[in-house]
Amino acid sequence: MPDSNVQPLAMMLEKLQRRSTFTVNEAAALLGLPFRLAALNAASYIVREGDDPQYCCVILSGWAYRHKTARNGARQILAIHFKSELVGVNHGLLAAADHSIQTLSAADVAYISHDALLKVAAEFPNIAQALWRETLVEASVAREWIVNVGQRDARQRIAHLLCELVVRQNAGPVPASYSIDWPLTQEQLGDATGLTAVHVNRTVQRLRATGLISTNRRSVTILDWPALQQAGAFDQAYLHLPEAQPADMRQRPAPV
Amino acid sequence: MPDSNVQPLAMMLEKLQRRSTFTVNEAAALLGLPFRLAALNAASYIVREGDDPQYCCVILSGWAYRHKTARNGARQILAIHFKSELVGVNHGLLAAADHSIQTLSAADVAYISHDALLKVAAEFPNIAQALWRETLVEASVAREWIVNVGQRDARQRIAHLLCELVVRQNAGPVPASYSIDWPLTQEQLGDATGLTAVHVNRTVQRLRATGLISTNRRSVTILDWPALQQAGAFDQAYLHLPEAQPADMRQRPAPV
DNA sequence: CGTTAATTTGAGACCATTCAATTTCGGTGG
DNA sequence: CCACCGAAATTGAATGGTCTCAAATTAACG
Repeated sequence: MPDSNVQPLAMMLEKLQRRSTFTVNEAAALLGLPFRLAALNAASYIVREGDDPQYCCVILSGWAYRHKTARNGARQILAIHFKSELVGVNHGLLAAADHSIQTLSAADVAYISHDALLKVAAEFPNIAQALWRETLVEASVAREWIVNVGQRDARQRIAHLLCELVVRQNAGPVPASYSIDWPLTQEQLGDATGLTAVHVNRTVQRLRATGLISTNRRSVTILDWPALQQAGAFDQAYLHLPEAQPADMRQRPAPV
Repeated sequence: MPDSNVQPLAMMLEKLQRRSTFTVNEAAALLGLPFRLAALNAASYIVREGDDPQYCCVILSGWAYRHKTARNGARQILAIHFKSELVGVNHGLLAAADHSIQTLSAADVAYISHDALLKVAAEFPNIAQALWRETLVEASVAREWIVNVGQRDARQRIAHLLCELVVRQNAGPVPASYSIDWPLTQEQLGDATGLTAVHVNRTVQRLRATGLISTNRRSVTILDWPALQQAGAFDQAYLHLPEAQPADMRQRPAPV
């Protein structure tokens, strides 16, 4: 179990505060939500498509992803989530889950019942608005994913996804040379970008060969952040992060 | 101007009531929202990407669509909206619009200021929840679009989109032989499905040749609804409509 | 009835897929 | 600590769906 011993929901609050402001009472109400901790193995289901779960969940450590399986068995990954994010709220206001949520790596989570969350939201309109706002951002990200699979070629798609994950993991500017843990297999990367694992492999090789990134089985290192952003036609506006530091990030020189 | 002379917002309320229930006071508050009517030509912008509009808008007649332009100039259509739908609410809680909203045909709309809408939402938590729920459905639809462009071939993509629009336009079951006005050009249909106009053309021809639909410049007729659903691997669960009448729809025989 | 946008057609090129086999890496047990 | 195992990554070659680039035809509108 991670730093969650202190106050598991504190990191959730902090993340919400990037886009919303709360009074002391509101913050206390959020931190006071009842929760149940769980340590999940990799590939554990948090929500299964078709279910009607009674809880949502904060990711305390590890990665999770949303996905949906088409009739022909093809799987499409719809979003990727990590530490501090609250997932599955959507299923509180809608009957049947329209997609699955599953861990990508081993993960610690805190389950919160929809009842409790909606009660707090009803009591504090500003909290309801903050949660609504997060939903709007999720929708914005989903739209960008439509653009990604609909309009970009393999190289752009992969570069764009990499950029999104790097920016979302960094509150501040992206350091010149930056490594992130990377629990996605190339097959999963293909499921997220609408490509086959084989083609993902060849495309990642090209990204490496051109010096944009380096990879190993468990991590990805960004070697040329400006070039990667350009390769992915990446513009972080759709993430609706508070202070955009694009200038900051772009001016950082590539590492030697 | 359409039947809006009586009460333009009534059809919006009715649509919201498909997924939410309101007290008399809440309904009155929604109907009492101040609005400004406008008659828009085809291809008029309601919201432009990057703007920070102060209003959202109810479509009283006609079609509208959301879209985004990638760096290379390629346009991706993200959603299609028609009569009774409230669009652009997202821009009330987020600073800069992350996509554009534009009319597809001539349209009558009622503008509602975000201020007024958010005030009503703050006063009536149940209204806030209803609007939040609609946002969740929009996100669900966006996710299905990711699946559409990410996992399906041209024939499936087009059939699926057709199915979605047909179901969303019909509150109840889809009649055996059913025509809808169709303001989308094949180029726009391509922008919505991530295909070129040329390939859309060839694919639509195949759908016609196999007897699933017939088309002319301004309308589409569904000739074999069960077959069209199958061709698109369509399952309406993601639309989160109240009473699913899939059985009803599937049992209807194809017209002679 | 002319003008313009939209649809349609053809042929060639290309990006991505498929299928299959091989290699590498990381974890595991002895 | 090393050999082994299985999953993941990598490679090759052939196929195919979709794109590109024109050019021709059709339908809608004033």
